[in-house]
Amino acid sequence: MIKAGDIMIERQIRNFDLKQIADSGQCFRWRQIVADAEMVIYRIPAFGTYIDVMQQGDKFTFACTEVQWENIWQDYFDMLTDYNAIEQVILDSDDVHLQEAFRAGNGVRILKQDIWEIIITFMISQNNNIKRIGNSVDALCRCCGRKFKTAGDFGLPVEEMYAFPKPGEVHEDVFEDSSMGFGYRAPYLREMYAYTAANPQWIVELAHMSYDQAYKELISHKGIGPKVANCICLFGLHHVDAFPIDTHVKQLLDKYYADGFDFDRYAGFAGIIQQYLFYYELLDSDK
DNA sequence: AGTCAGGCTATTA
DNA sequence: TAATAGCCTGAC
Repeated sequence: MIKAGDIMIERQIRNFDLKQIADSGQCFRWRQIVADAEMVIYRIPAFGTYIDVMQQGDKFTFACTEVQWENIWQDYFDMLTDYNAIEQVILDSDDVHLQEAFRAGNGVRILKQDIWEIIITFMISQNNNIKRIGNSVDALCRCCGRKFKTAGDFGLPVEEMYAFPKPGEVHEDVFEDSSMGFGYRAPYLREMYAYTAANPQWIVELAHMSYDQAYKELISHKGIGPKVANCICLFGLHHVDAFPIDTHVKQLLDKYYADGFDFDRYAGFAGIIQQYLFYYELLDSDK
């Protein structure tokens, strides 16, 4: 399947699983394009481009060059965070439910996604379901995103893809188009696109702020409340101490941590713990 | 058919 | 400050 001469990065990686990350609710554009008993390939759009990744157990093949790996993708997949150390904290704790969640979803990681895409995507996510969020994000990209073609990695057929639309790339009337499925969020999105097109530096400044500063800045914008701001901090700014509490996390905290959740024990990386719990809760609710 | 979704804004008291 | 009505709409 892999053609001789293709440029690939091969790695053996613990605590990393493509399907688990795809199902962990932090990314809405990953697509499984091949799957059989022993391997999967995901097509992953990000930063106006994409990467194809093949997984066989704990062996991964990334369809990119060494330079691309070091400059873009190893950071995107959060390879520089020590998940083995987090695993050790979980195993050493007396939190049986968390240990169960980790056993089921130890391959979940907090991606370092593009901040702009995360801001818009999680504004769309409020009071919304995962299916509808994906539909809206796809519609937005297809409508306004720059079109490009895949390179035929792994011998796969070439196809067209769409980048996530940057500020200035979306026309006003898109926010009047009900086929986008934005619903009542459309005015919030329009305002965010207009503001950022006029003030692009605010995103740069946001990226340099502390968690507390960034949180306060984010909730000052219409359409961003506490939960969405925490998601943006966690998934877009990699403030891994951010702990978004949505309806599912609220339910699981009530169910399994009625006496209170020990945030202090996980200070500095509570958001990663939240993600294990969230993933496991959604896995459970599917059955 | 009704409920709910990875909540937020605006309005009340 | 705290509580809550109302909101687009598709998926189940």
